[in-house]
Amino acid sequence: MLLSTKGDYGVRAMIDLAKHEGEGPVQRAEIARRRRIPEAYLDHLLAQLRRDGFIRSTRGPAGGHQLAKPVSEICLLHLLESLEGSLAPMQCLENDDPHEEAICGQDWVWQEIYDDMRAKLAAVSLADLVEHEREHERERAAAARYVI
Amino acid sequence: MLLSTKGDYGVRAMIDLAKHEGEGPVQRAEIARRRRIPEAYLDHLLAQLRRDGFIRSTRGPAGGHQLAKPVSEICLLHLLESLEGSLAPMQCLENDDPHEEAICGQDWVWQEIYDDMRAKLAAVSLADLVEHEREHERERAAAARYVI
DNA sequence: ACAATGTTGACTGGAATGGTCGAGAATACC
DNA sequence: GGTATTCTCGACCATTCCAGTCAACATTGT
Repeated sequence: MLLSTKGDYGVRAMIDLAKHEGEGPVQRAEIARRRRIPEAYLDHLLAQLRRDGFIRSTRGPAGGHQLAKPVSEICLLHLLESLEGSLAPMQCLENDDPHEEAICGQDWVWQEIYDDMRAKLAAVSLADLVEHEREHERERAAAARYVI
Repeated sequence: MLLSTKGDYGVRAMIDLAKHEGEGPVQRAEIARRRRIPEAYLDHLLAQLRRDGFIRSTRGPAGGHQLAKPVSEICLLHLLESLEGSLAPMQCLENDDPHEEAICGQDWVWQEIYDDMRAKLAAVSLADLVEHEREHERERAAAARYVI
């Protein structure tokens, strides 16, 4: 499993914030409820996203969290790298490892896969994720009407 | 990290067997030494590869392990799925999960990445891995001669 | 018989995962 | 100023997984 719950939950939370943009700060409790995330755990993810400048948080009554950048300027790659650390699929691609000579044998295959993956993730913005979710909702709504 | 040491070591071992095909059974100790794998740990990986029909093992003096299929008929995808279990990059792509509606939000992106990844891994055979390694060795040899 | 080799399952230490909890800080509102 | 509300931060914890060891046993060549 390349993605832990951090990447999953964290992105869910960002989608939630994106969907409620312009409605003022969104509270931790709301996000947690709507996206089925343990509230206390969500804290850590929001903290990480704040540190990396994706959201702004305000305390006090009616406080909460908001996006700190336009949705189209936030890509899935940066989000996940913030939440998960590295997305490298195998150890020897992790950093600028001196990479011991010729022992691994499959690194070149995974390097290609890794590059492709990062390219795809970089091409998907938060706006795309929200749009995809809205479309999905419309489809479900249409299907429900058809059944009735 | 998608690949653990199992996938890494296991594939190294298979490359080693492929390189010494036709020379009779290759012993655990040899593989372990050449590929820098803890000998006792290698046991488990060989056991898994045997269970899935990739290798045959013979006991007794001069025993060891050999490939059970032609190198061109063994692809990296099957090897890694044998060694690692599933290569699904995130939980909700794991099996035929009922897949709760619209909570995840990024699954469609990862489904594409997963499909691409599997296609690439399926296209690489053990023969390709060996060939790549041999080529790498020739390059190093040439570089060394140039330095001298 | 015995030595060389593979086979298997139990066991283990350490790290990562996926949280929980509590004390504290900022802020709106009365 | 007091209080309720909300975020903030770090400590803590249970469970699982990883990576590996080890011992007992099975098989086979000489």
